[in-house]
Amino acid sequence: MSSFLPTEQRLAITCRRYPEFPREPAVLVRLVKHIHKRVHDGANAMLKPWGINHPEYNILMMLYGTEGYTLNPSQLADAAGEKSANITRLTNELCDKGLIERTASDEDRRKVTLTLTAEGLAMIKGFLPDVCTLLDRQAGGLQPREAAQLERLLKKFLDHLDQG
Amino acid sequence: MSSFLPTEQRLAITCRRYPEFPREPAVLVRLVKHIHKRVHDGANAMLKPWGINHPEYNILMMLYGTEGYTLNPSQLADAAGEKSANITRLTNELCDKGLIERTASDEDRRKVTLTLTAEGLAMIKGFLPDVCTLLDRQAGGLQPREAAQLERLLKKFLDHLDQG
DNA sequence: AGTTGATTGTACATAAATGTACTAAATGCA
DNA sequence: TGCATTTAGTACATTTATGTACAATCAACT
Repeated sequence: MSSFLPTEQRLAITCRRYPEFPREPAVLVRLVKHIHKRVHDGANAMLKPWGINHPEYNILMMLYGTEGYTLNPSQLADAAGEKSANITRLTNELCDKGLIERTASDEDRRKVTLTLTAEGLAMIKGFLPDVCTLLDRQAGGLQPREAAQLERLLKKFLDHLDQG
Repeated sequence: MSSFLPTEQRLAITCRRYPEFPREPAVLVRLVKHIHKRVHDGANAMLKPWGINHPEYNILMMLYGTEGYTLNPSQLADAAGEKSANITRLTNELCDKGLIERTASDEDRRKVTLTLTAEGLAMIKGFLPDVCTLLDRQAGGLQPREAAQLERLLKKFLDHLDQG
């Protein structure tokens, strides 16, 4: 039995009570919400032994995925989908843990450079096997063709959200 | 230009540095995250004039989508995807605003019944047109066939997350 | 009846996220 | 140059979410 059934039944009642209610968009939005929650919780549980949480993991991985392991706070905010005020707090914590380093930029003295430290890189290499296992398991229900199709449709969805 | 491109480039670099990294699952997870964020923010902006936020909206709509406009806190937590401690706080606020009502259950005196009030129902009827417009706009980039396919794939994704 | 174990909901402390206001520095232009 | 405007980043207050511990109730069994 799917965990989504109750939600779907409630949507059916909603549509009966308010016939203009657009069922399909509502279903998609709620599915995204449910999936996001499970993925987020699963990631947090997996990362707990490493002493970091999902947002912190995202920041580390954004730096790992960048040439030179370096980004500004504003780039990070954009990349990790966090508000800039949030980045300050998160990067402070990561600095305290010695995983990233904060230095002033030379070219533009308003800017700050955040760089992965050797310890940060070591931690990433430590948890990456677990991350790979988790990701493979999370998306394991989909055939390669289905996954590719899902990627295409989600991108189309997102593109339209960006415009509108 | 898609807002997802930088993320995709970072994933490419990550895969180069750590070849076992499962690109496709990671792309899917990050797409879900991005979409969720935009949907959530959009909903909050739309609801602001009504004096409620997205989680509160979800709770109201769960009740609206139930026969008798009534649920227990635990059912609500499950339905709205919130932790039960969170439900207490949210429903307290909604009670204070007079949108829902909290009464003790007769059959099981541990339980509490949360019911939509007339004012709550009136507010829902007030914002539903805006909600419909927003939902239609958010999912407007997809053809009906694409939306149905996306629904199918997301459900498969979620089902597998529930099992594993 | 009495005891045990599970469930329901809440209070309280803690953590995480956001909004707002502000400083410092860069940019554009008269 | 001098001044307004824009941008980057952070500090602080507020809002929102989570974890933990607890009291009340129920259900099952002796």
